[in-house]
Amino acid sequence: MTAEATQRTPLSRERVLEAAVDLADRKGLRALTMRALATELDVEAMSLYYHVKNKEALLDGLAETIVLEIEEECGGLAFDDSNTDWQATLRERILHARAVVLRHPWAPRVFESRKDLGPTTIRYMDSILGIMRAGGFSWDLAHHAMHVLSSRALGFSPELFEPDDPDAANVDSAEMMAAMAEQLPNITGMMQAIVPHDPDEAKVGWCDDQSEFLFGLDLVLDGLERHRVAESAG
Amino acid sequence: MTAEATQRTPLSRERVLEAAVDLADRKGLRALTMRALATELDVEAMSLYYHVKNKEALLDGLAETIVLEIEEECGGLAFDDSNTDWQATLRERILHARAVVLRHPWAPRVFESRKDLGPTTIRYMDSILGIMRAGGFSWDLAHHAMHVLSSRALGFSPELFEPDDPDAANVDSAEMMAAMAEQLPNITGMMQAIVPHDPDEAKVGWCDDQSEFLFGLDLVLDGLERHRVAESAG
DNA sequence: ACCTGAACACCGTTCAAGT
DNA sequence: ACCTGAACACCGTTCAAGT
Repeated sequence: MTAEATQRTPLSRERVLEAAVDLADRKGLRALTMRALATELDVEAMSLYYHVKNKEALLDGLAETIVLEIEEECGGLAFDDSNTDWQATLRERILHARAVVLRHPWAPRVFESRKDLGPTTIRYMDSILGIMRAGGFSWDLAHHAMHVLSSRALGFSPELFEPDDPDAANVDSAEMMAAMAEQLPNITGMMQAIVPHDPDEAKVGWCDDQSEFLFGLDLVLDGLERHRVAESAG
Repeated sequence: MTAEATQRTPLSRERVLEAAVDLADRKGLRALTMRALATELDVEAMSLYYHVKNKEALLDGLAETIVLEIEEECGGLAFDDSNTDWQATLRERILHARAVVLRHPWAPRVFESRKDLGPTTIRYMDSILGIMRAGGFSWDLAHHAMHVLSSRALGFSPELFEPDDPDAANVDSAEMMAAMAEQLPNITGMMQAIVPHDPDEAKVGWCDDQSEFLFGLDLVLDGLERHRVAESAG
């Protein structure tokens, strides 16, 4: 083994992310510091900044990495378009996601701390919407459903549709929309179906926080009441 | 105005917590550092440690403070024992809690970061359980319900019943239980009803994470299916 | 192109010391 | 009893410099 062979392989964004996942798995999210990560990679802390813009970008990359792992666990994002049993399909998806999250208990916290989702996560959400649409959901119900599920399994950030920049809400330039519609047919469809809904007060972006909250709350309360009645009958 | 009159009032745990809430409200949780908080109180950072053990204890106090504010918003924890309309009662409670959380958007993050709940939070949970019991919930269903609601409104930490210390799970010393039963009749009752349930593998503490997850997931999926069918019919 | 050393502006916290 | 100064062991990050 020559000196050349011993010489460590150069860093790369992929290797940095890989080591970050590993470090978080082993020692927790708090232990994932730029300095500790560098040490793990036998490098000085400042070298990391060549491969990743800063710590926020590292965490963005981590979130995307986990979503990719979920996709693998699911065996891809494809699903039978003619299968109307959305419930079984979605349930399986979410349980796959949970299996991954159990391997990386820090993942939900990382998802929650991201302000906006990366392309991988958005594509994943689009496929979830696709499952619901194939199952017969209206755009409106699918939208509600995404909010209700946002706390579950994968941290679907409800902020997705609430850009900080008020201008970004009006990204309806024709070319842009066409390009998106190809890659993300379901998200695009949902946005178009929902935007004109009610240009009122409380809803600054696409979502009315309060009514989404009430939808989810009543869904849960109604479900519990049903269980209670079933118990009483039994 | 003499020099004495000008002299600032001495610090206290209450004043520290008050200032911490205010600072987090105004500048966000990230800006809430011991040093910045001290500056806000016209004091050196190290003075805070006389009134609060460390930053973790400060955050514990913050969580308790918010729960107290929720109690106030609800006009107390008392509820009509003979009122079987648990759904309306609980819904109102949760909406009050949400109103408070909207005033303190950082609160959920603080709740999530606490390992175990303080006495105020536990008392609040006990009263929620009381509402369910008055409405006819079995202990088992009430337990499931707490898990489902844990992501909603108030960050009921599901960890409550999963002590790190394995020994702590067996705190059944008669005196201890009796004292608890008085203050927290519902939580005590639930624990007694649930513990003997199934001393198997996956459930290390009182809760089986996986089955709680499935209960919540299916509750949500069933609710969505009901909405879909209603839509299709309409 | 890739990595480093030194430095800066921050953290939480301890501990001995002041009043 | 209550507060402080100095110090320690950490952070993330910039920037000029090395190969």
